[in-house]
Amino acid sequence: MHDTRRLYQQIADRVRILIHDGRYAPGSRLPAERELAQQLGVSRPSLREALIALEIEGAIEIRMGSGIYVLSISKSASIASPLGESPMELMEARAAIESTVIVQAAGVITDETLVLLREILNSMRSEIEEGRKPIEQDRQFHLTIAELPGNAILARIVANLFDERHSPMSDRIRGRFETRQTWSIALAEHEIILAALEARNPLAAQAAMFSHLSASGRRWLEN
Amino acid sequence: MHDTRRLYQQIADRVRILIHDGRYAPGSRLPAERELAQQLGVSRPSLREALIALEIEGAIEIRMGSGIYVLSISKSASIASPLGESPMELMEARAAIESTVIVQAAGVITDETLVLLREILNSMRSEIEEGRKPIEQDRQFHLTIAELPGNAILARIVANLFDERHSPMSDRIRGRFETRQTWSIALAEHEIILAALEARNPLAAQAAMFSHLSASGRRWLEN
DNA sequence: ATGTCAAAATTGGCTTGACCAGTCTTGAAC
DNA sequence: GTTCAAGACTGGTCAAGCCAATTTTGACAT
Repeated sequence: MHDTRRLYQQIADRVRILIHDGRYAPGSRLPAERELAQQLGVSRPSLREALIALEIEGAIEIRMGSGIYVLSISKSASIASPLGESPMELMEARAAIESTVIVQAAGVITDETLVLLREILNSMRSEIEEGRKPIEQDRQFHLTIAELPGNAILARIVANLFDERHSPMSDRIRGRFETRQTWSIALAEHEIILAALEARNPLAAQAAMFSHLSASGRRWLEN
Repeated sequence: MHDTRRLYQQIADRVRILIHDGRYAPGSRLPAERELAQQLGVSRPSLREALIALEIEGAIEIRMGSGIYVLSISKSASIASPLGESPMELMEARAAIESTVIVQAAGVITDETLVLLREILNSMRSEIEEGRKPIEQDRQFHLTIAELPGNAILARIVANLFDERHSPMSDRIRGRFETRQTWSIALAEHEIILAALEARNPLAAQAAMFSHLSASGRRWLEN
């Protein structure tokens, strides 16, 4: 299943990752529009749309005739990982924030969104059965819930924390963490969360989300 | 003197005016891209860039194959914010995160830290009485609490969100928000939070923190 | 060697025109 | 009147080109 979002959003995500991976540090200049567009395999107008989104977010600054510059971390509230921030802390932070967000989400969730979440989990199961890592489905599940309260800042923080886990640095730490079995367990935990949302039970959803992320952190460390 | 800002920003302003004037009520459809571009005397790509900005702001919704629709006032009422993230959202995010963090903080706080927080509030009172803005004391109070659970990531998020409130863009929105009176009220709310921590009462602390940041958001908007 | 500054290269800003891909409308067939 | 497929919308994307601002280059004077 390919990404159905608009192209500029997908491009913005990819550029965010370029920045966030440290390939382009704060203050540094991104490749020229023409070059970056070719590098990403998209047209210049589409790239420009993505750059405007990033500019509005405060992630970059566009200077006419000069170039595209990466702004400081604080503005983009990015999650570059200075020393002292362990994987366990990352999952604790996610547990704290997402279990709070889901309480609000449970109160406003619509039937359509429940169907969407169900589809995401079905897609996740297919990926696992075919031996692939359902990272994108995992991300969509958590982000869809995080967007429900209608707070773009909270949604952005949840997305950033999720992406941090799959950054190259974390990948090195993680090693062979993501086995087929651990993904199956994670899927089951997602099912519990969804069941709580379907029951419109905020406290059960909160508990399920907290439990899932805590357990996910332990699996990460024990491997 | 002609406007030197980027074209997409000027176009976004003009479309906002079209919406705001009531020419296109919430829920109604804007003219098609091609037509609107001609009507405004600009190219379609430039108009599209403006529409993306408005979409991020939450002023419009773009539905492929269908049209461009004006969203409800509530979202677009938070105008002028160059970010898609409004001040209210910022304070909501802080309320959600900090009220969660303080629950853990209340469980591990030491007498030394309580004394430190008391000193910070005393310093805050002095600043207010001398007509200065106790922003640094405010920051220390919130950050000291956020650091208690021992999670560097959560502490950094709290710091980033605090700093974002005093960014240039927020300053423009804030206007005359920070009067001596509003700071006195904020100080009183801090006292309530500290009292709950001194009583080692996590739920009271949580409620006090949530109440403080919610009220702070309202004061921000109402001025 | 060094500083100056204008030409050239580079970069973002914007337009035109075209075609693709969803969505909606219309009207003929039943 | 109902159905449903063809056509007419609408947004999505791409290609190529020219303009305007900035930066770099290098010839020239010192």
